[in-house]
Amino acid sequence: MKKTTIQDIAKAAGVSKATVSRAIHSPQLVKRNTLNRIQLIMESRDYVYDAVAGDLARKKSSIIGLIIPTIKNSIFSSTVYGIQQKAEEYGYTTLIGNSNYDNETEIRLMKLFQQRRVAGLIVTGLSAGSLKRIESLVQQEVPSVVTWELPDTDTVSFAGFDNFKAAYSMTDYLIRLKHLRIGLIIGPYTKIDRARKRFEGYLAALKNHGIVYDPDLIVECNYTMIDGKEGMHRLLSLTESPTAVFAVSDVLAMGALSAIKEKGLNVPKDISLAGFDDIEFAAFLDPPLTTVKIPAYEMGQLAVKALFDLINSGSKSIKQYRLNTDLIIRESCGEPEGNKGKSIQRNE
Amino acid sequence: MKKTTIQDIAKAAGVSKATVSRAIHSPQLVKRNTLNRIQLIMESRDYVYDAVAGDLARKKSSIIGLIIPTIKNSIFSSTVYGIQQKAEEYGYTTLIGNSNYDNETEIRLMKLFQQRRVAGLIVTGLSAGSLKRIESLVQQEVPSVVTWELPDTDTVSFAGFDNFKAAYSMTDYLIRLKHLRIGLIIGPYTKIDRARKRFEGYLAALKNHGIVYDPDLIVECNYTMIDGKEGMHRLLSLTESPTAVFAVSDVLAMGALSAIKEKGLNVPKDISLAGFDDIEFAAFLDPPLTTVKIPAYEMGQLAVKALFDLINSGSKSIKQYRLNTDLIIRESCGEPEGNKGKSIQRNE
DNA sequence: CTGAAAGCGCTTACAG
DNA sequence: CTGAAAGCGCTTACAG
Repeated sequence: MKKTTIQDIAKAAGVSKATVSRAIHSPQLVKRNTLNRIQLIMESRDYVYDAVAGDLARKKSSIIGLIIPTIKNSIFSSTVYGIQQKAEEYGYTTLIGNSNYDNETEIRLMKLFQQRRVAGLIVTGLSAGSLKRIESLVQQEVPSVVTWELPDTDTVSFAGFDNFKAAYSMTDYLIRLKHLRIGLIIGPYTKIDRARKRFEGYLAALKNHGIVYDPDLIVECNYTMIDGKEGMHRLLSLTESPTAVFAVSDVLAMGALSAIKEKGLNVPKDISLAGFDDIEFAAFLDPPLTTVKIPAYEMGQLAVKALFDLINSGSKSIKQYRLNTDLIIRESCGEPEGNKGKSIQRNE
Repeated sequence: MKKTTIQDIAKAAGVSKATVSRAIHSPQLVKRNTLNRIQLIMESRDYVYDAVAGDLARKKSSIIGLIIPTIKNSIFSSTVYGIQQKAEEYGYTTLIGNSNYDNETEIRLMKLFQQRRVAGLIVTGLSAGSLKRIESLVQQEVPSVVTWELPDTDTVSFAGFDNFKAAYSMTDYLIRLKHLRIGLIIGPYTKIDRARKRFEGYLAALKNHGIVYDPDLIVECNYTMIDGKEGMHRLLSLTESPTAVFAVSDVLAMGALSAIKEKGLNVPKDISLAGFDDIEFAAFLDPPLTTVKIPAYEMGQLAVKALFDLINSGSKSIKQYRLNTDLIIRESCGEPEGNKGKSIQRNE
């Protein structure tokens, strides 16, 4: 059975396609009587509007494309959720692609979404080189906004936060707690800009406090719990192991925590542990995890706002939202046993 | 600047639109020379294929619609991931909608996706009444498959598991451990079919072992950690509190665990705790959580397979995949203190 | 191997 | 308030 089209409805109602189209989109332009008749017929024939044809004719789309590293990390789910909620308010749906932190995949997805003629694109975090691609997309009139970062340019819109500062503040907090040997379990910062910024934040905090950087204290790995666990085991087996560990993702922190417990150590008595993201489970860990709260949901919402500003202004109105992160102090960090009371060495 | 179309390319290459179209989709049909020329021109003009127009002309789509309860629960992320991975193999992208366990929203999304002319629809879990809607969609020639359930009909395709059996087996396990008072923290089983099936599984296990059902032991709540925590506190404050609690979602179990620890109790010494789903963190909890493993990822993959069977057969070939769940025994369950050695009462 | 033509299902400026 | 017509960017059977 062929699908019912606007043409069929028009014929049955004795009007033109144009009138049916108006009945659908601008009912107030149609005479009451005609309108009723058309609506009745649409009902009875189970007419389903063809948004694909409509989009083509109108030369616009009501789909936005979204590229995230992976849907499996719950912190991104919050951003996705924020995006979907907001987009829905505008009557838009979301096409989601996972880049898996892979550059090629990211490029492929961008092209794919461009082919689908999405109304706009939101990219959650950039791989190396993505920024240039985003800029070229914007030039090709694909409104695009970046989130989870603060791209250093005034030509692209974004809703992000300062990864450097966020990592700096947590490291600084640990140092003020008198930790001198602070381990770092972090994602692939050689590949991911965002992770690199955090790494630099950690470095800068050490430096500002006159603490020398020890490469042995750094574990670079992927973002899974098992990675966090293995990383922590590695740090714990150092001859001079850290008194505090900053796991730059709550997922990594959870893995790290289980490694610490396996060793029979206590958090924070024997070792302090800090996370990053503040996902749901952080507050439910034992002990509750001190972490950096990322406004993932709000970022998603603002990214959509920035996107629609772009869309509605013909890519003229660049919006740049810089969101704050918060240090969430819970119970997983304390002063190091040996250093209690001792004051740390500084440069200045 | 107007977008470059197939028409522009054709003119520049001195061929017809048809030939350009062939150069894109069936290059082997085009003479080597012509092909090269066309490709060069497409490159130099940054031609981007318009998939929307293509879909309309071809009367097919390469987007599948996916409806899930919420992207915020990580267990669904796995299914989404499985779906996306598999769909991608077929060259399809995924439009995702969250129903938030709400019937109206689910209906709205189905209609929306139908308007977008998706090639097919995957519904992760049904609300009450959805089954009928799915059946009617299939009749309207929207290939649709259900996942996370085993709809009781031979007219719809699905890739699911037996929620009743899964809950039964965990309850049975706890009873064999000699627990007589088993608390249940469960999602809104009055609204969600899936949850109701699990509730019935719990009930059936009790009954088969001759244990009387005590409504005080049941906590119905939403699927968040805080709900799990509050639920556990409620159970713990009962005059005759349970010796084991089955939280029918690992997320609820994690909340429950933190409540138990707050009370200064030990798992499994003082109380046993079991979960459901086996999401990533279950193995990393302290103690590692005994739970029911749901093959979320595989289900997603098979759902896509079933969907493409449907699509390619013109909705003729119904596929019904029944997946197994596994009891994952870790360390959060043991025999109840008081009942050690005592044998439980049975009917038969 | 290639082209002309009809068509996919809708929209919209124009005219009445 | 309504219709005729051109158009959105592609595809595909048909003919050569």
